[in-house]
Amino acid sequence: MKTQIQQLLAAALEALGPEWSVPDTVTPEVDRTKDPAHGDFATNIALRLAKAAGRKPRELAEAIVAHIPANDLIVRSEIAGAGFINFFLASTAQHSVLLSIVESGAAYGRSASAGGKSVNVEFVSANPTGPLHVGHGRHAAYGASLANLLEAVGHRVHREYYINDAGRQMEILTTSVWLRYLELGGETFAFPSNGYRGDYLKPIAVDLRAKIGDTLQRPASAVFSGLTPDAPVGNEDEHVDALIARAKQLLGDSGFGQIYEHALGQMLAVIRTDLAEFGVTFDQWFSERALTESGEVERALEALKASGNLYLKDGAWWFRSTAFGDEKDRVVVRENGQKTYFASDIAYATNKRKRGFDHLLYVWGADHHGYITRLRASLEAAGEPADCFEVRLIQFVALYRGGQQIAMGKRSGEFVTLRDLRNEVGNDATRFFYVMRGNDQ
RNA sequence: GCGCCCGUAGCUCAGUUGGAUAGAGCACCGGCCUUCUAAGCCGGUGGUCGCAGGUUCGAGUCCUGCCGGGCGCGCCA
Repeated sequence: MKTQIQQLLAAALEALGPEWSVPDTVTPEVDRTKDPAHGDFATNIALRLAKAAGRKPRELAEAIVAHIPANDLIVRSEIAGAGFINFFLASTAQHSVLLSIVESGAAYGRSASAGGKSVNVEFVSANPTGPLHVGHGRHAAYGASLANLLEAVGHRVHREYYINDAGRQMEILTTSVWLRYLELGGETFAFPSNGYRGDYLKPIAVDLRAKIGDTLQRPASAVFSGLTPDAPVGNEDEHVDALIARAKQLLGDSGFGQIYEHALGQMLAVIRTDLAEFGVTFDQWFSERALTESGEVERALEALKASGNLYLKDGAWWFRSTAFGDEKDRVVVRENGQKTYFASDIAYATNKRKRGFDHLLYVWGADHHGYITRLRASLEAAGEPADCFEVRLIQFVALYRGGQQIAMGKRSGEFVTLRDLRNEVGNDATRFFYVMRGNDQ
């Protein structure tokens, strides 16, 4: 409807002739009116062109209206306000929309207008160390809706979840599950303050015991003897790291790995089910560990090194992100030889491009805004175009009960799970409320 | 201190990319039952769009500077 009116206006402008000195390159803006008294559609074209034409807006508007070709769409045109042209449509023209809705069925509103890029939309990607909370819910609702919309305008969309299944957090999870397992076997001890203390690990420990019996049972005395003390006496980080080392020592790599796989699998199952019930599904669950084990992280760093974008300083390898607009260079390999999380991110981003995606869309929490520039920089350093990379930042969730904001956060130890929220207010209401608000301001 | 984001009704938020008289829900005020969800329906009050300039036919929307708030500034993830 809009484009039809635009065509009529373009024809009218052309018919005006050179004495009006109206540029014929502009496409007239046509908008729906708010007030029915202003007709169905309106254009500001006379206001925009008045200066170039050297005429008063209303005068120009009169001339445009007089030159609109005969048609069966518009029954009446009015000039209003400073120089708006209001169009009143024939009722048959309005009703024709209904026909097209019925004829198109589920395809109504869909188009190929965006040009059919292949878009990778990565969202949620919560660490598999705990259940999803209301913050993840917002990411899920937003990302899923965004993906649906991109698809509806003709893109090929690939929905992806990045699993952070490598690194220290997973080792803490593994150790935490093992400690719950030890408790089930009758051991008693103080649970580490930096471990995952939530009750959600207890059923996972029960399952583990059902699977392997007490083959990995060890006495608490052997587990905790001689460790650096936990907070508040000692340091909680050092304590939990010592505990991880002890677990590996007592269980061996295979025993530790057995619990690791079990914990990861169970946590992912919980997350996957939660999201599926929420109506959010993914085409691919991408493993960070697989990326590391395949040597792809190493290769990505080698490529950067080869192009002169890495350098050695203070025993660490740095990525020269300042060459691409970052405020400082970033470490990719630490002095202790450990690759940083950022190194995996670089490999993952380039991996997405190698898989053939035209556009990489990331949905991140607002606290990650500092990472946008450096990750884009890594793609540019790898020879990729900067505009293939896009991040949508999602604001934090504020939840109210009875007019009072519910305190949340790791520090308070109090967080509402997505599952609890869905159970209390309903699946559809939850999703609707997430999406009805602006999310990415 | 530097960077990014935000500031719209008492509260939570929309505001169609610069258009005509700035909206909704809740709260508040008034009216409607008294045999099924009044946990409802109808109406109303309520605004210096943080402040001050600027851009132009026109600014909640764009630009600049202040004020206030959030987040980020690690060889953490």
